[in-house]
Amino acid sequence: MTDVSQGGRRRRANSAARPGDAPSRVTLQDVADRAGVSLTTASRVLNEGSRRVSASMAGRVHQAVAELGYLANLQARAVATGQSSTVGVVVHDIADPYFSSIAAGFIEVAYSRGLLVCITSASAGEASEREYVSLMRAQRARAVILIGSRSDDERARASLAAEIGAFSRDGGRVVCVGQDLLGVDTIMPENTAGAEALARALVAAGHRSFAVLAGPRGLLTARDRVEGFRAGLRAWSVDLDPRAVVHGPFTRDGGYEAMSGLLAGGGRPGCVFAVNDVMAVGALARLRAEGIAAPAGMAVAGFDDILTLRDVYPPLTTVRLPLTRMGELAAGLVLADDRPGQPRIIPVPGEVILRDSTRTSPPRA
Amino acid sequence: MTDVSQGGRRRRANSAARPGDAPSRVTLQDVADRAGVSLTTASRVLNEGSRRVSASMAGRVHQAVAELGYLANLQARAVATGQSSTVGVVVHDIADPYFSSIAAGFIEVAYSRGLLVCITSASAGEASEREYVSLMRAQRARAVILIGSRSDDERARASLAAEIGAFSRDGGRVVCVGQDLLGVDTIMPENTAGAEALARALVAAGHRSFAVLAGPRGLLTARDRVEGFRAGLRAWSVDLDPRAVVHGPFTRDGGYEAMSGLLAGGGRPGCVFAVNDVMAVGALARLRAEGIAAPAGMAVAGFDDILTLRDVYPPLTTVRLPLTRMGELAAGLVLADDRPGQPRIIPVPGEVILRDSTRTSPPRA
DNA sequence: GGAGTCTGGGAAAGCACTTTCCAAAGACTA
DNA sequence: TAGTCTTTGGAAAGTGCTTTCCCAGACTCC
Repeated sequence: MTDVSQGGRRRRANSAARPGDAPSRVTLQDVADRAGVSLTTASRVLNEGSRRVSASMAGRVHQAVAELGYLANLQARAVATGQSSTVGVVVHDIADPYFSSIAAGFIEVAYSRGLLVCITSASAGEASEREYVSLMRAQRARAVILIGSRSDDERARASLAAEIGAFSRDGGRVVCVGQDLLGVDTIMPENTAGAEALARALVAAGHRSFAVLAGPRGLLTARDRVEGFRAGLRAWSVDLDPRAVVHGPFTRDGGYEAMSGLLAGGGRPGCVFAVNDVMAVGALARLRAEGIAAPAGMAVAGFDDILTLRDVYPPLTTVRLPLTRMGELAAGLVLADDRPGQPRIIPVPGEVILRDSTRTSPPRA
Repeated sequence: MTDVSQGGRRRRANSAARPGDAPSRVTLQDVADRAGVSLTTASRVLNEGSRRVSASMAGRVHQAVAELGYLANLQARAVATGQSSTVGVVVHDIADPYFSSIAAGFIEVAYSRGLLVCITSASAGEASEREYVSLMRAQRARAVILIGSRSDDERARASLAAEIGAFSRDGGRVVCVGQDLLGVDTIMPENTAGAEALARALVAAGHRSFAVLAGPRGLLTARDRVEGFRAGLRAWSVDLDPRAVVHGPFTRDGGYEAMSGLLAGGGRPGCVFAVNDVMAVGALARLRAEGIAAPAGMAVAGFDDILTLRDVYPPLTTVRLPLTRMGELAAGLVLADDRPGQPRIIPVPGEVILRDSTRTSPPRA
């Protein structure tokens, strides 16, 4: 009489729980009991295809499930099967439309494949990215997408790369949207080429003197765009005075401040390139505050072609990146079953879009 | 010799796995083996505070953890402890700044408390919200936040409410940002009052004839704003012609189309209220395409005071909602340990902000 | 110096599942 | 009708953790 092998089975005592207690969730065992079948059979019914179960048994199980409102515990399932269905998304700032657009593309694809998408804002740069990759490793996530610029902090980057290595070794997949510096699949916006093309287009449009609102010093995306722009100017033998490159946060207010700095320094270029649209908008606001009309008094160009910013006035010259598409591409790389030997680099070209904010009414010499 | 109770222990055969195989992740047992302690002790060391462990043992365990690069499997831990650390976020469209701002506030708080934030875009309304709540129930998530307007589809809403009920019964917490219609904690933006105040302010500013770009028919947020606006006008005995209320999607393009519809119908009101900023921006674009100057030819007002839209031209009159703060408030309600008997409703007032887009140069009679 | 109280380590029982293995029945062939 | 093969249900072993329970040894106390 030691072992009551069947029937009265183990049953947690909390069926008569005190009011304040944790609620007793219904488990697969409860379903099996109610349906009068074994746990095994109940499990098989719910994982259709794992093995044939007679229709009558299946029917009873389904009825029990419905009556009890049972829903399989995905965490337990993940432990049992050894594979989870979560994927991670890391952005710098989810409220920034650049990131939310890319994330939207990724999330759409991931969710449509039945994956659970976890997200975070890594406001503290690569250190927080590392932390999150680690968390995803602890979650045994299938994949992680890192959206956003790398920084020039090589120490932090190495630490991030190490964490990514551990994650990959555990079977996780990683894709990055940004610079190709982590040795993983990368969706690489062509920041340099895009900015270069923009510079050429601006010179071709008649602009001759330039300044750059350059974003934070450490951010490689900002740096690439500045470098590309400089190269584009050089191709036309136009010089960019180092003092005409002023740094500032990658935000609207950063653009505002940077423009302030430029004006305070006595700069009055014919055209200003802000390294992203959000900064460009801040710069426009600053000009307006100063009473300088947008293309006439000073032309302004941005980068990204953010959807919500397409209607600022004057319409912003910019370099369009297919943000949502980039998120989808990233999802495609990392959610497929294939496991390529080499990291794949997908360059994404930007398209120069000339609008009114850099118009030169009568083309100057 | 049947039972080798110690030492050689169970060891999965995959230590000599074939190249293409699933990688062998290191488990707590591996750590314990390496440190020469029991699984129990290793677990205790990693869950500091669960019970005292001698320094020497702890040291060995920590060293083994470091050498093996061990990271506890959170899913397994969740199964063992019966409580997970995930929370869910449901937005209508993550790329829409209204949602991403609220989500950002919530995510910030949740992540700082060590919670894992899962997110989805419920583009198909309450049906997809229901689906996601169900998924969160399966994940045994701690809480879910539903960000966005309720619809007038009562059937779908009832179905969502039922799912929420099941989730709550399992111990999950739910908070909604929007109308108080689900019987859960709610952050309730005062859409009606805000729109009413806006209407009064516009009339006070001298406007006399109005139209409304009303958003989708079924969305209660849109409806509340229209109703509030109408009430505000009525208070000043200004009438709103039903034909001057034109519906359209809650997006920039929706605003554009709605404005098209208004113009096509021969409408030429002195002032148009678009029920959110994004639509207002679309409306402004349409006016520009028509050659109608913004405040002079027709005034335009929005709602929300979206950060990225503060720099459109002309600057948009709107009703400011503290979006990020609302997300934080929601997090506060639902991530606390207390479990109030009654759902709490937190009304969030909007603040009318008059800007140039509704300026009336010389106040008309 | 024996009773009583701490300590701290480990075996084993959970947790909510999946999956393997076994066995009993039914279907088929010869 | 025996022999083989194919179902199909269930017991039991995993999955990677936590936590309970037990127990040996160290310590205190009178």
